[in-house]
Amino acid sequence: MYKAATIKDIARALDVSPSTVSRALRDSHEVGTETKQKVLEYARQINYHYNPAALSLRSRRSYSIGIMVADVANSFFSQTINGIESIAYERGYNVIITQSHDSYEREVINMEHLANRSVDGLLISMSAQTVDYAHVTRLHEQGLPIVFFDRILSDIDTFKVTTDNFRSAYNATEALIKKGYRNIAHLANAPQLSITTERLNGYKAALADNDIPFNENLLRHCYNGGRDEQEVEQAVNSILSAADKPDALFIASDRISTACIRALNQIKGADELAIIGFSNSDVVDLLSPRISYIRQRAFEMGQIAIEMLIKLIESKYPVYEFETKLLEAEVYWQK
Amino acid sequence: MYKAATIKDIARALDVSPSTVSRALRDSHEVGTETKQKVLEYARQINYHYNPAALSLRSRRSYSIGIMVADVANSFFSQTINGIESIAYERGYNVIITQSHDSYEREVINMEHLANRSVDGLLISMSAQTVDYAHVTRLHEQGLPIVFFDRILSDIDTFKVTTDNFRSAYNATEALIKKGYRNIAHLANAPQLSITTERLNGYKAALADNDIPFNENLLRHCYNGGRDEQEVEQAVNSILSAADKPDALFIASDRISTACIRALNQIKGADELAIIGFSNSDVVDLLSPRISYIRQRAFEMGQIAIEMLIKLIESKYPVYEFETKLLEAEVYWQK
DNA sequence: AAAATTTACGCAATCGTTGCCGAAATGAAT
DNA sequence: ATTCATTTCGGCAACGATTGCGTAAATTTT
Repeated sequence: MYKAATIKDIARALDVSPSTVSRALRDSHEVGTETKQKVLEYARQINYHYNPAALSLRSRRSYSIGIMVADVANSFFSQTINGIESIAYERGYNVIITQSHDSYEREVINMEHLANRSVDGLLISMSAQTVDYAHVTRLHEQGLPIVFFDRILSDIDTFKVTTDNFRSAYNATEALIKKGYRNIAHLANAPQLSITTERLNGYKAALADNDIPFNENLLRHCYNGGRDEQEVEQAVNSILSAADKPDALFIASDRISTACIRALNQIKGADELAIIGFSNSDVVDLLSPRISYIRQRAFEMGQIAIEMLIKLIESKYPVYEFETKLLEAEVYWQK
Repeated sequence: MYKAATIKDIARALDVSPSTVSRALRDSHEVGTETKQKVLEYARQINYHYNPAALSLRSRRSYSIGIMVADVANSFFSQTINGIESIAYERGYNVIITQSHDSYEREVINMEHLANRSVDGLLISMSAQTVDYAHVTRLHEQGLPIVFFDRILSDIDTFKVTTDNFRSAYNATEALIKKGYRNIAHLANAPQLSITTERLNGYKAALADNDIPFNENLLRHCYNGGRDEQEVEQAVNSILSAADKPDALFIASDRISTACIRALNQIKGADELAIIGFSNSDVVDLLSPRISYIRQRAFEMGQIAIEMLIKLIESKYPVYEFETKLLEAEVYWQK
């Protein structure tokens, strides 16, 4: 079996002490220029790499961070992950990705797992099912650095980054109104998610500002975040067969959008329905029926989140001033 | 800052030696039943978890494995990852995911990174760009356990699992022939990939068995695996404007399929074209124009791959007998 | 009852790295 | 020439867990 070179190997070969080698490798001023050169040269030559386990044991740092998303298969999340990795690797951090699949149990288990694996910090987007935050609160109170992105938790005081969901929903709804639609239905996500409330409020505000009364019959929540296709199908059916049939539809998430489209394919006479939905899918423009979509700046959100987390982790003193950053989303109209 | 409980803490509290605690936790027969109970009870009580860094340093094992895929955003890969994780976590392994984005440079960098981070083994699906395998060979020769899945490397002797690409391509092509199509074009992936050759050969074999001569003009390679949409668009255009215009199209990958569909949306009069493509996308049935698709057993492939890897890692003696497992794919016809 | 064996535990070394303390050696200041 | 500061380096100990070896005491065997 292969055995990696260690500091001791270098020390022996160059007849200096391990301490000196260590210092030379970290470019300490406490070692002579000549010695430093010698060490660096030899280390390069034998392809030395530090042992992360030893470093981690010694420094009580793992140089790895944990990510908790609903699903890597979701385009929005895979794009955020790309953003996170782009920064993390260059800053020397390792990334461990876990998926909740929107299940509360898996979220709890995975977070425990990550914390026990001693990550230096956590990047979290909450699961759709979660209503009890105790597991997050506990880790937060133990001092584990946590940053929320996308689906945030307002109760916990830390850095957060998410889309300006209120404004995005407001803009999308208002644009529909300006185009002449009046009966605008809203397919919302699970009610406990921050993004759900924000988007719903934006929708309501746009209606109100344009003197359209909010109609409870035109609102449906998808409690499983679109995972349960039957649920979405039922919602779509019931909303379309309502007395005041909608002429437009505003959908709150990627997954619900596709589930909705699938449902609409079974229904005839829904062609004149204007649809706009949140989506970061890279094939959304190829779906039929065609829908307009709101695209979040997912990659950037990931980058901002990881930078916030690294700031927290590497801060010498406890941080008490936190920021919640909102990103603008872009709307793409079809047809 | 939070400080986790250690074996020493338990030893002190219970007035036994750390050795005894360690042995009790590992359920060694060398410690008395009573003591063992006491230790287990107390450990549970103070929520003891072993320190992975210490364990890793001591045992020269990291209990983490690295995954190398082109893209987590790709449905096929995200499904494989789900399969991998389902087994890995339950066997006590951590999973580190890296993406090559089909770039050779990133593949090399990421593999180095993983190896240096001292993973216990690697699960690899090759990047489309890679023609030089030296980086893989080197790690393999150093004794790092490696398992290939999907895009395998025949030159390296180890466990492999992939779809029966030859048979899948053969079946798809033959079905098209049976449906009456004669001019079947093939949009192939990057030529250096194992899956490309296998699928191409299956396509050719089906043609030959049905007395249809292979027509070079109906074959196009996408050297960037569909990443470069322009390249795919050009391929589609040139293939459709050929003298012997195809009546059917067999597409070799997910990404190329969607890029092709996007290209076809710009072209009129391609409606009568029968299309079948490899795809594990969960919205492929909603795309327009509608295509038939070959779905690989991605989740299962991930499970098999990780099990092979764990077998390699945990084997007490060097393994010299390797297996290459082929999975059947399923075809879904549209319309 | 003496000898042999088993049981149950402690000691100390080890994995690779680094912080801390101190010791030479050199140079500068008096 | 003596004192003092600085530079450059080595040695020790520790991070947390495991394990081979040693050894009392308890138990069994003869």
